[in-house]
Amino acid sequence: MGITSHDVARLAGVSQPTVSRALRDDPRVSMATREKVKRAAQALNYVPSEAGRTLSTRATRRVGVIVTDLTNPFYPHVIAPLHDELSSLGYRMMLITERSDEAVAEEKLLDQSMDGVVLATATTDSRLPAQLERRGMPYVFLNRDTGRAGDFASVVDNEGGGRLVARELVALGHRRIAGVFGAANTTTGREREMGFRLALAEAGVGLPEDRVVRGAFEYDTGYRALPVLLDAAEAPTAVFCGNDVVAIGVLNAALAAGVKVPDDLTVIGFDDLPMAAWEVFRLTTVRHDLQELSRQAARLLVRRIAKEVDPAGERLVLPTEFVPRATHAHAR
Amino acid sequence: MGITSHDVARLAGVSQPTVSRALRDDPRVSMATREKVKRAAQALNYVPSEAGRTLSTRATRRVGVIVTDLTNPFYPHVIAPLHDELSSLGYRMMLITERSDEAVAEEKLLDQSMDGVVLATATTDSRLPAQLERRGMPYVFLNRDTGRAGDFASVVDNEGGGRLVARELVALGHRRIAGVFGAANTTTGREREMGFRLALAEAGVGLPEDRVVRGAFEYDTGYRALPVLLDAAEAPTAVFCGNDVVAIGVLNAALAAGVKVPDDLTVIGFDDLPMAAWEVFRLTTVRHDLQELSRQAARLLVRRIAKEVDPAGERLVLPTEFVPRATHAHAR
DNA sequence: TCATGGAATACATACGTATTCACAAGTGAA
DNA sequence: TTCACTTGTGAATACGTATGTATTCCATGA
Repeated sequence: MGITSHDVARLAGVSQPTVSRALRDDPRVSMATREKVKRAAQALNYVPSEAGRTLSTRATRRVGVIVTDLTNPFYPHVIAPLHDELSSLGYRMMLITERSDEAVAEEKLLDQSMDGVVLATATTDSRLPAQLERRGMPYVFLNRDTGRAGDFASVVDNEGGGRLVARELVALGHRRIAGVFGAANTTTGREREMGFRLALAEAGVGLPEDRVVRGAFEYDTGYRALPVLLDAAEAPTAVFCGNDVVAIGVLNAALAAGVKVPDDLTVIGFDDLPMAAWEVFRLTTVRHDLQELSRQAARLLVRRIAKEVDPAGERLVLPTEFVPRATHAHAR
Repeated sequence: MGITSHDVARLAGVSQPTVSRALRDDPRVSMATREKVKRAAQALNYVPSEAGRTLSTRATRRVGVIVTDLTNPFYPHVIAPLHDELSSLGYRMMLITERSDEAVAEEKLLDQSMDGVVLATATTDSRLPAQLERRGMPYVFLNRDTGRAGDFASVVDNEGGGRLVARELVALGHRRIAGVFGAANTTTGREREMGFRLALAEAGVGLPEDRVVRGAFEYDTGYRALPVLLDAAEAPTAVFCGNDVVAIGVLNAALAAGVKVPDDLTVIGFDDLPMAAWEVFRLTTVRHDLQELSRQAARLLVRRIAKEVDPAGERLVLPTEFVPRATHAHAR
């Protein structure tokens, strides 16, 4: 069935090691032999076996990417550039979408079937990083990290982004403000909330608990949050959402409830997904470079695999920018 | 670094082959030894090396999934259930997103690094299937196929779906009808168009070329198609779109152009993505079971890998259903 | 007592590549 | 002519697991 380097060697009239060297352009093999071997390989349609190479070199040129929910519109925009960057660095991508840490770690990550791992949906209480650490498996965080020192992570200036939004809302005259923040066990959720709260506090604007909702970064979180917020003692005139997907949930709920955006309610997102620019939304949001975020993570992981990395950890932080569109207005 | 079965063998006081057999519960190993080995493996945190196993068994328990554009909202809804079904069948997923066939085939698919391939974005003119065939690499089509006999494919009754839409539009009194169909080199594009055209013809309704646009199954295709269609000699009162993503492009373009849906224009999609049900769209569309489509493909591939498959090809076709929401109305 | 057969385990080896080391042939200098 | 050195290639082996075959041990029956 499979053609091996031995078959090529036989046809070319050389030894198997020479085939191995010739095809990788090892300078120790003479030009003449190299050509001869390559012609033989070509003739046989030889493709080196990945398994054999892996066993011999102890490198798989494969990287795992862990994501909880792929159908969340956010992740494809992370995974696509991640794939492309990894690919151009000579690595392939194994996609792993799992709910629970444990099974993944034992079965799939520790059997030496990949050289490293990208954690795209880490929570601060996950035990996975520690397990990877213990096994010496290189890994990096993408978008979210643990918030602890020593992480290798490609992240966004979430706190700065939260501040940006708070200042804009205050400048627009909003005082009854609400937040639909991300889950408390994610750094993205916590940091955006933190920056937002700090900047509000600096401006002397309060954020009472009945105008705060927290939940997963999902459509439903936003969709279900709006009615709750409208029920608050003092209904908000503006809502800052943990990310665009949540904001889109809020916008849809607003439409269902007959709440006019931005006249009755200002809605702000975070991420600036392509979808946010769609006519039906024209969502005012906070932009960061999602592609670069992913590419950076890929490069960081590859450097970590090569051990060309600061042992004390590296945290690459991308800046944010306020993107005004059509879902914000002055407070009435 | 890595713990091997030899280490376990030494600790347990048995030979390496006995470790291999004991851990896989080979009945030839006595209960007592099995327990002893398992305790030793546990103590050393032993995880069998994937590469060694692959080399020895010639099976990788890995499957490749090829998709062109992951950021297209359609694909995540295919890939997520595909991943889960493959996972429950004991296979892992390698994600490959490439534009051009050739490089992929040579480098990544034929090096024995996976047991099979799912083609999710095949075009009718792709040379990839033939290459896979020649190498004896098992593969199945998902959603799209080549339309030729002998395919192994999990697909939707596209023609039937197209017919459903045509009949509904005609019943609603529409006579000036338009189509934004998928690319001509995809079976999904062709078959939906074919069914639609046939049913229109049966009803004596024409579909002139200036009310037809074809393009990739992308948002932009729909967004850019609407102005073109509105420029037709007789502007349409209804548009059938190749899929939901295209329809959503049309809906956004309609909003931008001030065209009221459904009063001025009826818009129909295909797929019934979760997004289609969002309040901002409430898209009337054609539903099929996207999850089952993916699961079926996974199971079919696994059967093909195990050679438990009809050598003449197997084409699993899922039914469609019309889903009336809020983007259709009677013709004025 | 010894051959027979079954159970349990060990030995040897295959899988395909890459690498270390040894070796042969050729080159140039002393 | 000999020696040191370079260049090019092959032999042997490592990588970690699984499997076909041989071996050992023990119980059984004549």
